[in-house]
Amino acid sequence: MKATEIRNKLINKNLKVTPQRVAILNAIAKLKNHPTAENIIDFIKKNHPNVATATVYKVLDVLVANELIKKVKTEKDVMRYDAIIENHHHLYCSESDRIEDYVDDELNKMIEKYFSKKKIKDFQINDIKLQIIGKFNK
Amino acid sequence: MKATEIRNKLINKNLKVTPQRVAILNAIAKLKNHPTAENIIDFIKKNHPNVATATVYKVLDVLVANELIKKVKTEKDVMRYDAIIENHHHLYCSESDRIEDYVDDELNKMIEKYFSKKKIKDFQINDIKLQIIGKFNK
DNA sequence: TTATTAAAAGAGAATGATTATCTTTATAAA
DNA sequence: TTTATAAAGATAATCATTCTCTTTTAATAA
Repeated sequence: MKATEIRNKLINKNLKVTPQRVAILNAIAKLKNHPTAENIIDFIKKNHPNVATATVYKVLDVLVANELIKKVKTEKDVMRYDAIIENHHHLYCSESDRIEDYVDDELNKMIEKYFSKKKIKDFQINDIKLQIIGKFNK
Repeated sequence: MKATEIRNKLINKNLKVTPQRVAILNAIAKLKNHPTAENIIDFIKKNHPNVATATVYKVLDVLVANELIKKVKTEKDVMRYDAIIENHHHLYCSESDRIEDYVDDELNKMIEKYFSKKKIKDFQINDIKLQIIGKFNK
């Protein structure tokens, strides 16, 4: 992801462009497998040794609040972050910590169609995410 | 849930039947809305004031490991527990902490059928859970 | 370009959920 | 009833995350 692209993302959300925010957005884009805050902190500190841990958490919160990244729910007790904002699902490995994105428009359409007919009592749906649990072959 | 029913669940898993385990399984069954460990601890301590906090965590781990209950993660960073083990999905409220189970066999069949035809590359599916995010009307 | 100001970052302590450790107790089987 | 072993109790430790307070910086306008 280009620096200007990242800058524009921040500007579009009326967020101040700071080196820390740019570095963190960059880190999340580079780090695969939905990094934890710790992964991001480690990565950042390689090139920016004097970035405070609390800053990373604060920036992550801001980015989530502004929908530039997402928090991912897992069974484990640490939060993980996802660079991709477009609608997608997750593949979870039951044997490792690996998480991958899964994009499937046909599936989305099928589910959307299903719930356009079948309403859930007393509940309005905004979004549906699939947690697909299984095993990677490689 | 009857005491003998709970006892049998434990015995079937080759787990020792202890008053603490019975009480905790009972608590999770009684407490609605997917209690946190703290909710369970509070509930337990009303009737069993001398149960240690660590014991509750240990028992919860054992129950999860033996698939008598499930761990659920939310946007917040505390784990929550679910008494129901049969296949179901979750309704998350985007405005509150409310979580409800959603059981829908027709949906399960549709998804199963879909993925029996459409394979995910390099991935074997074991289970699929839907996170249905939205708002409760009441 | 510089001054201004609100927002952001830095630093490190505090918090709080969860885990670990070690001792005591209780369950299940002989 | 005894015994072996797993579980519970008690409390300290851990560690991810948040808080507080101070300093710095980005964005705006003179």
